[in-house]
Amino acid sequence: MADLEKAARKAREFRQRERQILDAAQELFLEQGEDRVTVEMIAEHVGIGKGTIYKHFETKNEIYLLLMIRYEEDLETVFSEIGESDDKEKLAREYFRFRIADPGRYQLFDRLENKVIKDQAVPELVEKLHAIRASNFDRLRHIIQRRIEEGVLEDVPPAYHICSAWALAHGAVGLMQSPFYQKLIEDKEDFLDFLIGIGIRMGNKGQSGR
Amino acid sequence: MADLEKAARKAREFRQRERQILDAAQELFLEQGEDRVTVEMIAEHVGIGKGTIYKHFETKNEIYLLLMIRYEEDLETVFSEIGESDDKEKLAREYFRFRIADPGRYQLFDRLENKVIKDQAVPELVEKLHAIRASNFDRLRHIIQRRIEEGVLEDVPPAYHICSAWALAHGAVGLMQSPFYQKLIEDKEDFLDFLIGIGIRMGNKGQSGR
Amino acid sequence: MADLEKAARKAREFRQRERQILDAAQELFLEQGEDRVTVEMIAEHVGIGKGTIYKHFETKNEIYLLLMIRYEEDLETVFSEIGESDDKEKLAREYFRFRIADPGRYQLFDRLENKVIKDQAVPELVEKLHAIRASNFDRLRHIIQRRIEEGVLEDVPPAYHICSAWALAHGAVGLMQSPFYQKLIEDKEDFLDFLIGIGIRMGNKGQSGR
Amino acid sequence: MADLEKAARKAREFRQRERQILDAAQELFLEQGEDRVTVEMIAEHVGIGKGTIYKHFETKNEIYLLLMIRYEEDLETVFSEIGESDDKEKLAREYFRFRIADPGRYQLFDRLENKVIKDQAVPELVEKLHAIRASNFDRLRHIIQRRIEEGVLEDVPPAYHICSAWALAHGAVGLMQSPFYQKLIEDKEDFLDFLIGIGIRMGNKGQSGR
DNA sequence: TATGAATGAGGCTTCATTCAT
DNA sequence: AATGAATGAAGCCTCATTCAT
Repeated sequence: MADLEKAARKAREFRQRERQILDAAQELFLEQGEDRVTVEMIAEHVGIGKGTIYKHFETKNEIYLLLMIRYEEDLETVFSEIGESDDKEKLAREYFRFRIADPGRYQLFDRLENKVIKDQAVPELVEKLHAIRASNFDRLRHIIQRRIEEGVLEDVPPAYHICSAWALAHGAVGLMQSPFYQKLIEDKEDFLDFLIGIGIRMGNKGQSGR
Repeated sequence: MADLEKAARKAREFRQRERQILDAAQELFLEQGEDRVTVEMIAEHVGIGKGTIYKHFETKNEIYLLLMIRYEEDLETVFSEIGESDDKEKLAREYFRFRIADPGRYQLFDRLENKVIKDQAVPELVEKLHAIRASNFDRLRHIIQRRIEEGVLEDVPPAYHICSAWALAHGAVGLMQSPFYQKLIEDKEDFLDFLIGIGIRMGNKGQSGR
Repeated sequence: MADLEKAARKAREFRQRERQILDAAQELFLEQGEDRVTVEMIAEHVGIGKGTIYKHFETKNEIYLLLMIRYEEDLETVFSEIGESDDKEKLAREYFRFRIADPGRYQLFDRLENKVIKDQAVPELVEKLHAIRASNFDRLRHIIQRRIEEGVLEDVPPAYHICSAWALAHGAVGLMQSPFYQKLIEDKEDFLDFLIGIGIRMGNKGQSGR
Repeated sequence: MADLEKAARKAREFRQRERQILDAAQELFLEQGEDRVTVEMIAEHVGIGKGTIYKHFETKNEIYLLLMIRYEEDLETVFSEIGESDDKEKLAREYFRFRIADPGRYQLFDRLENKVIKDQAVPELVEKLHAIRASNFDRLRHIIQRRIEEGVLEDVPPAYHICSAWALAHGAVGLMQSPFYQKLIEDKEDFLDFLIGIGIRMGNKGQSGR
């Protein structure tokens, strides 16, 4: 029936507009910082009215969270593409690549998470975000666990390996975004290779003197 | 003459009041986040009028910057206490300790720096901050350079070593502050040992396969 | 012909939908207050689209007025059921009963009338409302007039008797709705008896010292 | 000392400005209805900036409540001026006079109370309002109790007498404010006499057939 | 006729900064 | 120098109403 078709199209368009809004929001947040971007600016950037945004999202905080969840889901995709069969080195490499690929985006979401948690805003979505992250984490833990059993990695709780990698990636991003530290490094690619090298080896057996 | 004395006392009191304001501001920023702290709250916390704050500082941004500079100077003290004679291990250890000691403070200033740079606020003070940091950096570079020449550290640009350490410390702080990752680690002290171990060894010669 | 039938059915359904909307609106207004109830909420409660409501009513104010008219017509029914033959006591009793039976509803419409008059909204309907009320009033006046001539009621303009009763009923409703005054009365039924007693006697001959 | 004087003057001016704001607010609320009056309009009417209002009151709701409390305190004054020595007739008369004197004001606060209670706004002030009212009520109860003991008033709980008077006054105000009912009464003063007459006698012994 | 996405005026509130005393 | 009342720009959000399908 034509009605069904029409309804389906409407629903599709609705979801597409949602994406448009989120895209515009992310773009502006990255460009100008979330505090300088008003809901009205997002609307203008999409070419819609301010009120329309509130048909899709309850609050500005919800927009923050939906963007954060999108990012976390992108990371999920990265992990699922690697699969359990792959070696730890590739995993680490891909992980760093993903984090560092768009450091502004990474830092935006890091900032937003702190803000959103401080505001205790939209707790359901925060929970959802953490659920995705927990699932990602679990997948990683299994892989790490296996490498430990194979004697490749040092035998500490798997979380240690994961958290170290997280920390190094987090730090690398901070570096990429810091105008001060950027000036100090001439060949960015070379340095990142150096850093990723550390990241890949850092928990390997035999590296530690413990 | 009594007048001179009086003037000196006044000047001293003025500087002391300045410190009081900065202390109060930092305390409140740490507690509640800089966005939730108004200039009025700072004044109340010191027990002075709001207008008085503007006798000492031109804008709220200036307060941010002065606090950041204080932090950077504290780090300077750490480095100068170690001195050039000391070994790299102690240096790395102290550096990590300083950064991780008060992760909230570290992150506050990291956040403020991004904000202040985005606002292009008080450029003279931003410059001063970066000057101190550059001097700290230089001191480090000399130490690192010597270790490279001694064959202890891998022969890459010294900035690589410094930036890696910065990144790991930065990441460690992010970890400490993230409620999500905190839940994953049971023995925090043990993990930090593990991480600092990585930090100390990370650029040592023979570790890399390059 | 089938077409005629169909048209008739359609018309019937249309009128029924109108009633559904009004019922839903009244229910929600009573529950939550008219300011907290949006047109969208009414539509949802009926299970139709928001736009459909605007096929039936031009504005939210029109809904207000139609509900008010319905209430006034209900009162008309009460009066017409009593008829002119009945005694004044029963009339007063029934009148009070009607007003007090659903104090929330009474107050809702009282509030709405003030609002709608202040807005000078839908003047035709306001006029209609007042026409019904005038007709009710007229009927009452005849009854009262007769009682005055019979020497039962004090010989003042009939409007005095009617307005006094209106005032007491209005006040009784205010009392019923006031959380403060409600706490002061333990046996609500007993008090209402007391009050209705006053209402019934209040204009009787021989009560006044005038 | 001049400083003390100055401080006292400042404080006085501050309180005066507070009164100015409340006066302006009440005037506008009465003229246009509280919903059509914005905080900005109040500020303009006083000749100050919008923000200044928020130096004196936390929210618009607080303004509502402060006005209500003022009204309740005015009533308190009426009662305290009558004193316990006076007869019930004068008390009732003064009470009605106060209520009816400015029916718009009375109704405004009646409306505001419902609104404020529905919003559960500024509960401390609601409590304060109710405390004043309770104290007023208590004073009345003592007077009424004595009249009952003297055999002047019918022996029902004192609250019955008070609430009846409240209801009649409330109703009288409703009448005064209703354009519909106003048209029905030619000689307003005469009618009010009639109504007050009812109010004064209404609980007297021997009036009831109970 | 029914729909619901889109609109945008308008309200409340916050707070860094100014300035007269 | 110290004060704190005053300011007003700016932001978030609501919702009655419109209109294209």
